Amino acid sequence: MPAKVKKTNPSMLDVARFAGVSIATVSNVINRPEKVSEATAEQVRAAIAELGFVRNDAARSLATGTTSSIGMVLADLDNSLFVDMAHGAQRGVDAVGLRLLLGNAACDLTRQDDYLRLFDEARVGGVLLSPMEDSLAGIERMRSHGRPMVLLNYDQDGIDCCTVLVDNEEVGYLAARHLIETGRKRIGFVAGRDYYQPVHARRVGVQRAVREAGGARLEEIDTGGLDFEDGLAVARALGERPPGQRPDGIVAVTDDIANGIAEGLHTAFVAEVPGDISIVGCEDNRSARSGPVALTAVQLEGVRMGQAAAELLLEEMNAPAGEHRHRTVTVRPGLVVRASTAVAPLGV
Amino acid sequence: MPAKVKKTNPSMLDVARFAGVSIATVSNVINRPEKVSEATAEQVRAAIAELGFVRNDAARSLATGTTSSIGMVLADLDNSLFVDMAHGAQRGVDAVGLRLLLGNAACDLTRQDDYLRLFDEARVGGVLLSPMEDSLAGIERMRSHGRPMVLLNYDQDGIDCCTVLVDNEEVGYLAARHLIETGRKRIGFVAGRDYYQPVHARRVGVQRAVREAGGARLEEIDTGGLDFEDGLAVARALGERPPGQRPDGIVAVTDDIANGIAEGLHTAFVAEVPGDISIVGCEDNRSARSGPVALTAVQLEGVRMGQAAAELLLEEMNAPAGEHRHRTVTVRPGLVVRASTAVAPLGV
DNA sequence: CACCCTTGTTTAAGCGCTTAAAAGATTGCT
DNA sequence: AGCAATCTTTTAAGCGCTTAAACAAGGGTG
Repeated sequence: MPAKVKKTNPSMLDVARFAGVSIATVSNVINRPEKVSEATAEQVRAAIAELGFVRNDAARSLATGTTSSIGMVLADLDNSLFVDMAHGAQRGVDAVGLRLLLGNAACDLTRQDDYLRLFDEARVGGVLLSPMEDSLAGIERMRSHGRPMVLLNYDQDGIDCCTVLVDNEEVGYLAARHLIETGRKRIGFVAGRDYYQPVHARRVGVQRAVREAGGARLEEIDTGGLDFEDGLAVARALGERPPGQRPDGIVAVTDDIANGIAEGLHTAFVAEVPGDISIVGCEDNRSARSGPVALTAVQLEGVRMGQAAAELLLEEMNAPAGEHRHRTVTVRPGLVVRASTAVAPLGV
Repeated sequence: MPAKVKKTNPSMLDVARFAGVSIATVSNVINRPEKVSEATAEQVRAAIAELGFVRNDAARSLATGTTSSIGMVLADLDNSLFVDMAHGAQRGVDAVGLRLLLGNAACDLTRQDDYLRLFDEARVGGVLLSPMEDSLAGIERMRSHGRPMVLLNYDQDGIDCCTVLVDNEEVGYLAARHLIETGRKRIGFVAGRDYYQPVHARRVGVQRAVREAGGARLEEIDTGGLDFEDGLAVARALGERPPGQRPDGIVAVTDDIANGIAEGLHTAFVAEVPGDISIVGCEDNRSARSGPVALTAVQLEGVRMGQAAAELLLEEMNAPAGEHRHRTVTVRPGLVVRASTAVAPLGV
């Protein structure tokens, strides 16, 4: 239908010619309007509108050596923790007029690396990364190129980077304390083996809460993995015990496990949640909705993590060369009470 | 700590000098290695590694006039429909080696516009947009600049763009038919007024299903809005009727309403879900987890929408100038059965 | 009225890369 | 040895923008 085939977008030169001024004037109209008389500015604006001119950002950033965007690579957008982080980062970055570009690694290390490379090549102002495990190579490459970067939720020694962490021990502590405060006495901590660092920290927190409380007992139940199915398996195992031998409050190290347990207990009529057994998750992941009950959970405060990360990044970006000192910010988690926990029935 | 302050990243020229070759050779090593003898290539690669050279994408895309990324602007990442779309788009775009950059408008029209402008200035190969309402201005600006773009989930006349839609009438139809097939007779359709196009289409689908089925009755219940609270209000209203006067199957036009109803019925002990009343949502939004029961829902197939959109976009990008004809692809929704619906108890 | 400010506009030199075309090396063949 | 054909490398001209510096044209001043 369009008879006129736009070969290529109009350039500043086209605008300049059309408006009868020089190219520098066009640039000034766009970037430093105060340097231009209102009359010419008006003409130039008219030309821009008429021609549908759009500034070529590649040329601009080549000429200036700057970009106005920062890149964020997320491990998995299906996990609401990362979406929250993106929100927080957005907020922190908006405040100074930068734009946040998102790349979803979708649990694929190669893709994470691709995005890092992309942002590196695009010379973004800085990079926010919530790395998957084993991301050291990519992280170090980025670092060695001198690009500002801050890591989210990656607790590993020897990384030369600002980092935002959540206090995972506190996560476990809050979860267990909530159960104890609502009258639960036999606390179960359900988790996989501790090869994964946050699991270990949460365990320590749970142990501390139980110890502090005095009256309660702790049973640690190990699963193979961290998924819904592992929770189902735990529920099955629990079903084979006499009711008195079961925990009356469970801290599940992931929301998926928690939902699995709730589902398993429910469908096999093993126990009522929260009547017989209260369950607390440890992530407050919005997307975990496979369970039959709204989950009480300790929430990782992704938004605050993202915002803190953005602030650290800006700090690094603005530090005079060589002046920057890496920091680690630890965000405190918070408890969100929903339907999967309740005060223990008297005398049970 | 680092004594040497990297002023600026090394350029191709630095690499060339270091390797003792010309800059064109470096470029060739990177882009057309077959044109270079293995010996020099090796030297150049060594120099690249040694200097930590990273190709400046701005310069590259300025020189070539191309980019390898396409931009996607999402209305709201908190809504899993859009996350799914991103997944689908990723898949479609990966297939041809392009990179997907995401911008989250987070329900803010200004931000959506900012991202569109950003991608426009970055001369991305194309744009995928799931527009919020009233996005015409932004869409048309983009169009007039000749940038390939496809719209997701935006059913509006007069937009000169490829579009991917979901068959919303089918959404309503599937939801209602499921209720009827599981023995429900008194179907309630809960929705706000039809100013919002998908609401209307879903209503039509529900009506059709009820009509076709013969034995069932339809009651249309209007809410002010489309949120959780509106669902709660409906539950309250239902609670004031005698049980026999209530629907035994409800199609809620959004998941939020559905969850609100389920929650309201549950906490006020009005009725059992799904025992007394089955409830179906119309989005299958992963993030809607406020309800007490896992929701049966018609799923909008965001992944397929995203992938279809990517394919349409590639089609437009590859079409010889002026040859492209806009198309609309309609994706069929699918039913996902969970705990909020069940076969009606006999004799009820 | 020669001089210095302002204010507004243009000139021109890049930014770091790609790429067609030119130039050099090598090789094979007569 | 001489020459064409082939392979490898370099030269050089941009891509579209920014920006320091040069220039022009009016005013005040003294």
